[in-house]
Amino acid sequence: MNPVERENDEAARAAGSRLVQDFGLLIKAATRLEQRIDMALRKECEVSHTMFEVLIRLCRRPDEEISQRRLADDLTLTSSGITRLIDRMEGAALVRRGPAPGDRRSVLVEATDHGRAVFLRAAAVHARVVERYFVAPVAGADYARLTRALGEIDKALRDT
Amino acid sequence: MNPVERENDEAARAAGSRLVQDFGLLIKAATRLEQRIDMALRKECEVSHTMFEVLIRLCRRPDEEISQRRLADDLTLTSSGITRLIDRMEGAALVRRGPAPGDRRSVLVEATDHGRAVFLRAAAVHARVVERYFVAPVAGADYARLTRALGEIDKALRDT
DNA sequence: AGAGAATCGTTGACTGCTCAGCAATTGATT
DNA sequence: AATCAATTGCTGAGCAGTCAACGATTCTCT
Repeated sequence: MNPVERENDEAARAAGSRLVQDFGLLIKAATRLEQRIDMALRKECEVSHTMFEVLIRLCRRPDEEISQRRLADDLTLTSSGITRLIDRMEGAALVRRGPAPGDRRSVLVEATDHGRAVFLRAAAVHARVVERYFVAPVAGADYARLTRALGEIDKALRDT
Repeated sequence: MNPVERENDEAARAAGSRLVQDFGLLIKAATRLEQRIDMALRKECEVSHTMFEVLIRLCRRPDEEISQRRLADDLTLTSSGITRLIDRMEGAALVRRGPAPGDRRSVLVEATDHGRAVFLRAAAVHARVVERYFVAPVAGADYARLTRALGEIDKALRDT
């Protein structure tokens, strides 16, 4: 076997490895799942999945003050990404910007009444899709382990 | 409680629900993981994660004929997305386009020697990151269950 | 108190994708 | 065999994000 044949062989082995397959599965499943949710939300509620994630945080505790910085960190977006996202959401009257008492650099974001109403409808759609493609396919006993494993992964990623 | 207060309350409950949290975790973990891999690959090998996914498929069985269509389906991209991705990869000499014997609409893609060499280096980086943030955080017994669960989710998504 | 470093949000230029529409080729129906 | 439908890849326009640079504000240190 000449050098390039050996390299091809090595490459084929690497490409077929267990780890590569498994990891690909995680990414693919998550991507497809998100596309599914996104399509459903856009079609039925005229919000993107990203906007929905913002609304979750704004509706969870209506009294809590949430800055753009906080949202950016939560959604793993850059600050400029958040600026533009909130621009669009403000344009759609889902959300309102306001000054942060005690720090004039910061901008606070809160849901409008309309935003909360949309969120409520969107949450129903979300629940339906998640139930069908995330909860149902996983056997009951495995569900708890799955979320625990994901929590561990997330923790490892945050810690470093 | 007036109607808008009740709505706020309902929204808060929906936003804090178990399902919403769990699902958010899946998406977030997958997103962060992919960003991690992508950064490492770009920095150390000058390929994006998406390009790496293409190379996996081209190197797995070097004799197998792989069309752009096939790649698009595999990576859940549109045909135009693949066109542009392969454009860039061809520009970087990672990949070569060729005619498909037996169907003149179709375009076959194959890895160049350089593409395979890059893939080999990239696979090492990939393995390192995956090991650290995907395998290690999940207790041994749970790993098998995790990938099985992901397989089920992926299956449910493909079937409909 | 004042200077320098750090943080927050915004903007311009870019990237990597999607969507809609296209031409070329192939498949199906009659 | 002729037509109509479906598939394949490509292109222009648009969208949602990034990165780099900036001004405004706040924090830190002496």
